[in-house]
Amino acid sequence: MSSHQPVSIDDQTTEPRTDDGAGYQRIEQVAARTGLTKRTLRYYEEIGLLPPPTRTEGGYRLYSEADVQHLVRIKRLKDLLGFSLAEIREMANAEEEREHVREAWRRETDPHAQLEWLDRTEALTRRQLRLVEEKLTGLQEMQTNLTARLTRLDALRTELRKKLEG
Amino acid sequence: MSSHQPVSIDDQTTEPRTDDGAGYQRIEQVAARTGLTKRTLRYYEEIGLLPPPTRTEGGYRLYSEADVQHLVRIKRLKDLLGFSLAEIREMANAEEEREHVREAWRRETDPHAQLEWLDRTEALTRRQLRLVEEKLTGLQEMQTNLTARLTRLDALRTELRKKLEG
DNA sequence: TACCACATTCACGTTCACGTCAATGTTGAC
DNA sequence: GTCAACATTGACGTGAACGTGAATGTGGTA
Repeated sequence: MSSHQPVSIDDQTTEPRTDDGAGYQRIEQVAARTGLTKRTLRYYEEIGLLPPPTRTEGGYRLYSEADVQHLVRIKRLKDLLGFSLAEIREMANAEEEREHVREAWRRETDPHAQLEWLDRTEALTRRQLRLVEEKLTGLQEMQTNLTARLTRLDALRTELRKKLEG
Repeated sequence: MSSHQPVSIDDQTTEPRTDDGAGYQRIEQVAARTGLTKRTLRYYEEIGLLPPPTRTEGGYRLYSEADVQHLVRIKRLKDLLGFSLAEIREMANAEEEREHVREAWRRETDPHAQLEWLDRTEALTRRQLRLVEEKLTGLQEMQTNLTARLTRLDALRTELRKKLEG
């Protein structure tokens, strides 16, 4: 599970509870920092959008900084780009699979399997990129429309001013 | 079912049309052309997102080409930009108010009221523009990330190829 | 005139993305 | 050890955006 984390929860010494020194945060903190609600955090975990964070002895969730970053990215995908949580999960899972496999990659013996994985990953990435670019062109068009409208409005305004003063 | 017309409203030949003589189309046609469902069309009308189209004697909805264009724009706002129908209604209402007032504009006697209207409209437009630009930067960042990923994948691929052949 | 595909209006059902209690347990300061 | 503050897990509720019948009416073609 927790492979290359710089912090281990299994420190040999008698652990003082609540290692805030380790950078772990409780749910309320994370909610405040991400702008999400506590319910939403649990929900995201429930639907497999966020990997289950570590817990205290008593079962309190302890979020790492990486978790928080993950959540920020999720929020951006949702708010800025209007992706559904299902879509985000697709992308995030792909991303995470990629991260996860990175180490295994070197140890992977079969180059055939490696190529296959490459193909799948690239195809997925291309699909995502296409989606993003579609949205981009749509947004750019909207942008030009809106700015054009602004200049028209400004023209009307100066015209009006002239009428008022002249 | 059998709709293969090249969608020309200027076609002046005596070709029989599936629409009413005046270019009006029934709901099924419009659904097909917009990619929305018939239910969705009625729903949009129901919540005031689409102005009620004209009807036949018997009560069948007859959509104009303008209605179709309106629907296409709605769909773009929803799919591409992830706006809620409420948000879209805001924008569309503003837009329509603008169009509607255009004629009244010239007849508008009070230049003070005109300025006021200008202010409101401009403020709204700026808000929309800001939203669009926020989304734009987010998407652009995503785009660079994805393309970078693609190049990395490609590098890995060639490396693998070398290993396989060499 | 008869037919049938397509239309209409209720009205209830569904999925997503959470909100909101309620009952209970945990933490940490005192 | 006590206690308030924060946490947990259900479980049900909610609003948005439609889906899905059911019962009924329309309209162009044969």
